[in-house]
Amino acid sequence: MAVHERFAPLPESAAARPAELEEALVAAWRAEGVFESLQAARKDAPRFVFWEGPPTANGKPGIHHVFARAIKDAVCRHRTMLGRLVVRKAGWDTHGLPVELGVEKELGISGKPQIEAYGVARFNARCKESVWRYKQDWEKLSERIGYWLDYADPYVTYDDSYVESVWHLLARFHRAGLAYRGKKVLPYCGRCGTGLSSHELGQPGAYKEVLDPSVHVRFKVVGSARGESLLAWTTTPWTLPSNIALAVHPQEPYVLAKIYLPVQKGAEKGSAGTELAWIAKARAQAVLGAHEVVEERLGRELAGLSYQPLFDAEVPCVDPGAWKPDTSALHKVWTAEYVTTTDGTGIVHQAAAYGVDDWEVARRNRLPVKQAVGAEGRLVVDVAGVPAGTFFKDADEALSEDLKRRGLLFKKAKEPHSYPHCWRCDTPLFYYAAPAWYLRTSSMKQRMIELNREVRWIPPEIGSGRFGEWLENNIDWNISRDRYWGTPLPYWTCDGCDAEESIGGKDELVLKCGRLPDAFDFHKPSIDEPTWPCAKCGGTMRRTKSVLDCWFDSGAMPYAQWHWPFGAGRAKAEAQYPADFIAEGLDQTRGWFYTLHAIGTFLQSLPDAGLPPGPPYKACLVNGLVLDKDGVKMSKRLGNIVDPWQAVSEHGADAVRWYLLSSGATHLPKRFDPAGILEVRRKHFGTLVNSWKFFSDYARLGKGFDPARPAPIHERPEIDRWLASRTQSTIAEVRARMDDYDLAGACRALEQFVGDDLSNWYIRRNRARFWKGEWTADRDACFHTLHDALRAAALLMAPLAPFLSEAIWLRIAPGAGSVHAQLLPEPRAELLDHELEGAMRLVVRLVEMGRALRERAKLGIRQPLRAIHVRASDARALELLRTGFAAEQVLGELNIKAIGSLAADDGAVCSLKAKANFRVLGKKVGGLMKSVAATIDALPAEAAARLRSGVAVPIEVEGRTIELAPEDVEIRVETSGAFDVETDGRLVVWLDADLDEELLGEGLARELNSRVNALRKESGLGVEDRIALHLEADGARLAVALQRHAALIQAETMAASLGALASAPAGATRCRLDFGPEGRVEVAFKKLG
RNA sequence: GGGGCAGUAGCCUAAUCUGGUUCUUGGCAGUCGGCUUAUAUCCGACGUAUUGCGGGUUCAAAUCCCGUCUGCCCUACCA
Repeated sequence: MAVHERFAPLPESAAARPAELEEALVAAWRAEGVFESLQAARKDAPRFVFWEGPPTANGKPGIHHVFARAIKDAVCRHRTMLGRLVVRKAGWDTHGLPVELGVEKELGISGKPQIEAYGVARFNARCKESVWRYKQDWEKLSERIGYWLDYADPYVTYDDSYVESVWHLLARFHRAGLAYRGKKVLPYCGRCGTGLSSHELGQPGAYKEVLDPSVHVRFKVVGSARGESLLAWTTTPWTLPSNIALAVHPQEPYVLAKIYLPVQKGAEKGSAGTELAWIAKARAQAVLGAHEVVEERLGRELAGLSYQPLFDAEVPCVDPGAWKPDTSALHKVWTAEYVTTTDGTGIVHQAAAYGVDDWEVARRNRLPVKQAVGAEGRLVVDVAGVPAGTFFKDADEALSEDLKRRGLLFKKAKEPHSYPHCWRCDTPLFYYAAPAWYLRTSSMKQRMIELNREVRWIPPEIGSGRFGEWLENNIDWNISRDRYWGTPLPYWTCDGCDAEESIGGKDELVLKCGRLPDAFDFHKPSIDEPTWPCAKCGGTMRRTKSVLDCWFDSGAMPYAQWHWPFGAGRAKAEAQYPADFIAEGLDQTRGWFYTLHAIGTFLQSLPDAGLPPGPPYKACLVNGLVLDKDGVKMSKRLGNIVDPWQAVSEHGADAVRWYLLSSGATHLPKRFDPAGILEVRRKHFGTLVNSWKFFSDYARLGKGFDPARPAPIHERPEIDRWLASRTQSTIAEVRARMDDYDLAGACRALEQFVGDDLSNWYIRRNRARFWKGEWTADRDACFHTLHDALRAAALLMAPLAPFLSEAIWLRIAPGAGSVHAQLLPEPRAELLDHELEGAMRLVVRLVEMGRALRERAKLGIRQPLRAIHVRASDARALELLRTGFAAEQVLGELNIKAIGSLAADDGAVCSLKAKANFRVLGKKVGGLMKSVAATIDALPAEAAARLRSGVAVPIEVEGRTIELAPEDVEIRVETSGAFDVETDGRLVVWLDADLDEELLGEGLARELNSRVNALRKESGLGVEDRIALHLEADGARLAVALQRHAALIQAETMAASLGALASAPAGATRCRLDFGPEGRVEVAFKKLG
């Protein structure tokens, strides 16, 4: 890596325009092949296996991709810095409907007929090409945000080798008996001749308000002496010829009511006689009006009743595939939980071919499936005088007429409701059972659930909740899509006898059909050409027309990315299996996370697959969606999309990454607020940049400093040993959090270390040591201490903020290579000092209280005070505060001359008060809690003191004596108000606020220093510039102060000389400072040299 | 329709699993003050919350239970 002068300053723009520094690093990393050589160096190291989920490159990357990539990058970099080889192979998801739709739009065509007319070969060629439209965007953005990925050798799901591996997997499923042909009920467009995905159904305008028939129909019960019928309701009369059953709710009450049969127009109601009909009790009033109930039964008691079909047409049955139909189950009443009584009659007509719920009822009860309307949306047989070929919507009227003539139509009306239409051609859709291939994943359900228990989910509730429940309700996986651009299913079927064969690779295909043409391609249409004679019947084996669900493609990546199990791919895949870690968005739970899990679980069961036991991935970190700053989902329509490029170029990738990783819980929806990034930049990165500036400025001046020769730790002052200890604790904490995938926790620990400890305490308190006087051991010590802290910060931050950490690292260890190639330091136990850290926490508390006291007393920090008094209720705290270190820190920070007194709290200054500890006492006294608490509240201070010293105290409550143990109460300290006291409950602090002339004078001198220094700065003087200072006081006390503290003033203002105003040279900066009631000081100074 | 997650000040957020008294934590933005020639931060003081709403369990509910409303996510789409 680029070699800088040791301790070189960061570029001026590092804080204001971080993008400049980052872009330079991106270029340097690329030019020097840092990632590649790091990977080469780790070649033989133990692996940490990471799998990259493939994005589709036919859309631009968004800010949520930056989020997921920041997570993945941070974890991978961390593991690399632990010495592991982390293979980071890029991948592209290239198949699927969204790609096809994009191309259709581009070509200005729509629907399958038009694609066929355009030519499938040309169409697929366009698809293949279109996938790479945004490849550059992805690669550039990834590089820019520091997401290291091997883009030179990505896996691409349309590659022949990838497809061949997928074929192998699909053939294994088939040969294991886990792939079968069935039907799937899906929304279908008769005109386009294709099923629509739910995604297409979600297109705007798909659902339209239409007026549909609403008919009540009577189904006559077979073998009823009383002439009963079942009253059913439907809005799709065209499905009635395909009726196979009626469904009732098992727990719902139904009534047998007397109804008047329909009459011809003009005839008197009831003249056609009456009949008995079943209807849900809850619907009887609404449907029948006034009626007479003959009998009442629960739904499940109706189950099994047989009825006469409405039409006698010979309606063809289709093979459902998923079950063997039982014809004796036909035309009976079955129960189904989904039946409601909010509308209709509570008796639902079942046409399995045209409804998903109906299909489910048929599957459970092994019903045959009748299908009177075919794929084109037209009747396939003559029904009741309606000729075959009639469009389904047009059959409604004619069929209703027929039923009316035969007296089976009880009621007819038109009802408005929303109905789906094809978003391309506006044709009303119908639900249709289309042929499909399934994987019998439900047979592996138990195994999948067991393996899922071994997955470390972050957060855990995704694994047990969303994902676990999805597995519990697992249904077979429909893997076929009636489209063009996808992995072709490697399943051939015989057009004569229905035999099936699966093909697990190119060689197998060649064996079957002889030589393949030179220009052969593993996609449609050329893949549909090879055929061969059926071994059983001599018919022709042809490939199933469909292509594969592209989710299978992505779930196959652990194997297919290496061309497993062919050739060298076998070993490569085994070396990268299982994954130690994957991470994607929550929306992948039922997508990639599931498909990986399902395919992996299946392969486990194959003895010859050679894969180790256990789940395919061991840890899965899930991130939530990224919303806009108001919590609204980002969408083009609302125009609230955050452009990742804009955010990154404005704030820098480090700040964007840090913001995304550190704010809120990873898995919850995240609001993306630019103000938050700005805060991260200012507080964290700004502070770090400034800390480096401070260190580098002085380290380059301090010629005596050599980081290779550290000052022995025990010879350094306590404040240094404290920061050294904090450095080590931070190393330990950040490592532990990163190991545990708690990226936000690691960020927090680093923010605290850099912002609070390193910068705002250590540097601030020790500034003078860095520049004052000769090169001494003490001066050497502070450089080493700060150097080591900054070095650790750079290393620890590297996985999270790869740029700034690199920039600092290259200046702290020139020639050592990239920070990302380093090993993370181990915490050094010999530098840890818990006592010192504890003492410092107490110091901080005391200082805070001291400042509060000063505030109230209106005593600015520049006014020295005589003494501070401390009482501590905890012996351990007292001991820590007695160290010279603690005293020195408190006094220095608060500008106080001495510790006036430091003693155990005797309750004399503040009164002790006991408060009930509800958590403990509640269990003991239960219902008496309220009175017990009141009694404790009223306890005298003397009793509280006894309790605090560990003695039990009996109390009387409602006639009962209760022995109060020390752990039953909390002792608090309350201020009495005699003089101003501050307490946090454990420490009591007050100030000696008496000021004498001496203190007042010093205060004035310090005030003057501050004002003069402000003037120096205003007039553009540098820190090291020396001045000639001339002063004249107007005010007695001021005059004395100037005289007495002349040396201090000279030292603090870098004044080489101090003289009277009268002797000020020409051209000196002059100013009159107002000290209120104390008077004024005339100042003149001039830069020397 | 089914399943899940969430609702705490003007805004964000902790505490919710495992109930406790912590007059609800921290931050942002606001006002006032302090420290500091590292100008990036930092420190102190000052509001505003019947913890979405309504019930219940309990000595005790932000927390557990029931209902309800709102938002989001996933999934399905109804005779």
